[in-house]
Amino acid sequence: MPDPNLYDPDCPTRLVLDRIGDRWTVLVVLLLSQKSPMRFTELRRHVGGIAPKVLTQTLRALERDGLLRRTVYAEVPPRVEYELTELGRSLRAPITAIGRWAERHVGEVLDARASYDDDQRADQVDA
Amino acid sequence: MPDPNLYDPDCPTRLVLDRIGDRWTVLVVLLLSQKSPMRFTELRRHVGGIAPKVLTQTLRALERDGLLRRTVYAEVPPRVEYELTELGRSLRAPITAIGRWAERHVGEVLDARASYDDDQRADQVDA
DNA sequence: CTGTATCCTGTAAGATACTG
DNA sequence: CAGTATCTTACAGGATACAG
Repeated sequence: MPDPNLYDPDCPTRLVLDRIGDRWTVLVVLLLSQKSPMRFTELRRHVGGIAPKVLTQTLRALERDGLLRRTVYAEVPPRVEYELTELGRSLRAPITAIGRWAERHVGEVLDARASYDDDQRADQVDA
Repeated sequence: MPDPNLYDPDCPTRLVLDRIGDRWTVLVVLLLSQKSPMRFTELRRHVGGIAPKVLTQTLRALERDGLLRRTVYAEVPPRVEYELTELGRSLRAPITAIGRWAERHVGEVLDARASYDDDQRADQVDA
């Protein structure tokens, strides 16, 4: 394999970033790295406001990428459990780091936004 | 401020995740944490395949969130430099961690995808 | 050089109803 | 319970031309 180069649009590392870049993947991985295994409805309840179709898509994509293991128990009613694989758990550290950054710095970001938007409004008036 | 809760759709931390979640932000932050300041065209050249409009959007969003400082020099031809702020640099560690994870584990992910897709095909034939 | 201004399109995501 | 099946829509993102 050639040197991975995130900045090359054709480099597969980009596929990884694109995956992480969807709205739900990070949240699901965070959840499963805190509690595992979890069931479909359980995940759905914890991840606020996700449609079942979308949750399925997210889980399937994670499974396809080898980050997640899906286990179906032949019972009635059906029971399906999701848990991170070894590979998925290796994502835990970097992703929780992002999560913690978000929690610690939301305030600053919101302040920055507010003052940026204020300046914008001021410029509008000037012009 | 109430406890930040990433899983609450209305929690502002989600705004942060959404920002990180676009296609280019992570790449731009990575670039600027390696070399700074950088100019518009320079960024454009390094980030493979980004349209100028989109690069502008990305940079503006980062600026609005206080992660990026944009400096315009009154010269002809115009020169504009971009660099991370303190806040932006604090994102460096978590984001480079993601980048490194991608580089280190692309192989495994691609393998997982291939075998998953193979199984899918096999199931198709079975049915 | 550093961007706007337009126009256009694909697709992620949402809502909802339904099934084994 | 754990999902599919459908339908719909917004909007991020792309291509291209042009402007100060």
